[in-house]
Amino acid sequence: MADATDTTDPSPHPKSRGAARRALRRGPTIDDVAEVAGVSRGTVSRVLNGAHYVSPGALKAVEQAMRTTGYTVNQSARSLVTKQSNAIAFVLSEPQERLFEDPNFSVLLRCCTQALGEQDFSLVLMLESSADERDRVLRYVRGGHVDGVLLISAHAGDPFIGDLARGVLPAVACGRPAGPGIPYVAAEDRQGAREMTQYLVDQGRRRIGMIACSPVVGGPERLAGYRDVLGRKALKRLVVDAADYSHAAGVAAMRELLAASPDIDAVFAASDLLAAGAIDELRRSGRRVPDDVAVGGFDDSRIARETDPPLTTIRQPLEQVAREMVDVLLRLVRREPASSRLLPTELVVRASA
Amino acid sequence: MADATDTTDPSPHPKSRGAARRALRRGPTIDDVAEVAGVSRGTVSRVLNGAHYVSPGALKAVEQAMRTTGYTVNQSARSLVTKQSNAIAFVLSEPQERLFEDPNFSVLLRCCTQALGEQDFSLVLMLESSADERDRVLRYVRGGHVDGVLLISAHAGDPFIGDLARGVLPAVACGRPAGPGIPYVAAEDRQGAREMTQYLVDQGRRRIGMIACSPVVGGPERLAGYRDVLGRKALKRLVVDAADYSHAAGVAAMRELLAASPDIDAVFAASDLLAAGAIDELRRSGRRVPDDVAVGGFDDSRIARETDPPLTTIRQPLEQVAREMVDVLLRLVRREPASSRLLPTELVVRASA
DNA sequence: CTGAAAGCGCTTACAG
DNA sequence: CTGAAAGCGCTTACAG
Repeated sequence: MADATDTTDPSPHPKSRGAARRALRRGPTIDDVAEVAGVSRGTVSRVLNGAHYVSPGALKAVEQAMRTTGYTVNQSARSLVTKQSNAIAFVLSEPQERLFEDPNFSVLLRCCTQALGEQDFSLVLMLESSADERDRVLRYVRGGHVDGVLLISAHAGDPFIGDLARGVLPAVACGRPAGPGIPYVAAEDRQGAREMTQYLVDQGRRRIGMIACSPVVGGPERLAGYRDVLGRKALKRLVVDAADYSHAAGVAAMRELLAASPDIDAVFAASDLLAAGAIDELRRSGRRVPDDVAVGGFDDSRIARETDPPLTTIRQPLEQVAREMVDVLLRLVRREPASSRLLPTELVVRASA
Repeated sequence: MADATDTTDPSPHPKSRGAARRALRRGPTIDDVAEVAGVSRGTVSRVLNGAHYVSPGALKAVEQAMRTTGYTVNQSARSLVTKQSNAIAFVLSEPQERLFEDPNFSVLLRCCTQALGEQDFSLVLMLESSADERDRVLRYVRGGHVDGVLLISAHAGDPFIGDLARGVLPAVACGRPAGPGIPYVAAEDRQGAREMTQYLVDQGRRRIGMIACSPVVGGPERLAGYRDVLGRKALKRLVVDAADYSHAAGVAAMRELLAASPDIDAVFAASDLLAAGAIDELRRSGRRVPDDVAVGGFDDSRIARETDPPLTTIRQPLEQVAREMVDVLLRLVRREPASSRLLPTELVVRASA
């Protein structure tokens, strides 16, 4: 009645469902597997979900049948009953262009995708800059499409965070967010900044400037670490606050610093990208790095190896940050307890300082 | 019987479904909306799907009810019957670290996400390097989780492409893939390369080298464009083939070129990242850019503005490539005809040549 | 234009 | 350990 190439099912008889369905576009169903294995679909389902309470014989038959039919579970049907999607939203807020151009972000995205994949979760990427997009994200997240949210934002204090904190869904942020209530994973920014500053001091540098970036997540902590070491000695005119972690901002900040303190002999930039801009500007001003001015960065991102000279910086264990974010989030999804984590940094000495 | 805080439904009576369900975790359903609006759920569904064959009165009532209940459609239930997921897989093959560090890739990912979002499609990011991951991707894609695939690969000739070409799902590739059968969107690489080479010639350069990159998508075309202009004059020792589009490869290639042809007075690199590496190596060798050696890149990615001096390059309209990829794919998903597209490039003159 | 009914493919108590 | 049954929330012919 229904041959292999016929995609319509003219038969209303419930008994011929299996055969007819096999002819449809979306491969075999659990019923087909059950039929082939000679068991009920309940048993197949049990095999699918951990094989508890299944006899060895049935297990073998079902596994064999799954292979011969090429069965693959229909996630929509499963989600409909379990109310779990096995998907996670990776939400980027605010100025995405900026975020996307940050090498750190790429690492985060790649490692989260990978860690999630290993647990059979998929990552759906969502942007959230315009009001429209924000709405869409909120609807999506609330609509049960995902089981949890990974929150990546450059700026602290995103309003979206508040909505999530209200307990709609499990969420974890990258970096300490402004609002409380959301667990986060971050590097020990303050301690790392202290270490770099101390290193510059130990190298005999006397006038150590800082290119800070307080509007960005992690920025305030890095500035605090610098002040921890230099205390009163950190004159106001030695610190300039960049608007973001970009190369251009680094160039501008360095120019400002040089104008205010031409006798500066070291500068600690709150990110590698900022440091790269600073190096370019220093060279343009006729100064040698590190001979005249030492430059320290923060992140140890890819570009730390591409500056000329290569950058002395503080390594942030971003791969680990990503893995831990996924770990915390998945625990929360499983209703297990989990809380914020702080990861240690490490000084990496190269040629710039 | 079931109060607002009670999440179990002790009532087996079908008539009390609405009230009990409203107390469950996943918000209101189509039945709740129907009840509030005083219509059948079929009517609500029709409103959801374009509001055809719905009277103005019913429409108004349903819209109102959706608002008061805060209704949001359950995509799993919908997918189960429509067999559409409204999701697209963005699949990255092979060496992801490399791809992720490419600024071009970020643009592509960002713009695809955005274009997809505007059509209410979501993007799920998938990596495909290990055999395990490849399996996972294949299962996922075949399992009906997504309606189509955006294929991004550095290397041409990925085996995965073959599987897709076999008609499992609509797919479109970025850049001309090795295998036929998959539509693609790409920049006019060859023409762009011709333009750059001709520009260098017009600037009076005599010994124009090339840092090619034939293993990478787009690479062969760019080399061909260079040869189109220089023909026989392009001596073998003026061309070196880099392994990938990385900064490190650019440094290495430039060193090689300099060793073979110390009198070189221009170099065309097949990507901006390669060009950035070349500039660093030229400076290290004591040569001035562009005075001694002019350098041209390809892409006009972010880093073209960050090199010192800023890079003269060929602009690839990547935002448009992304949008067109999404357009082609979505047409295919809707079973509309669509085929490959080639987008024009543009010479951008800055200071390096 | 609208309602009642069937069905999408799965999971999960409930009996046995 | 296993089967039969109910139900997840939606869409889609089918009558009216």
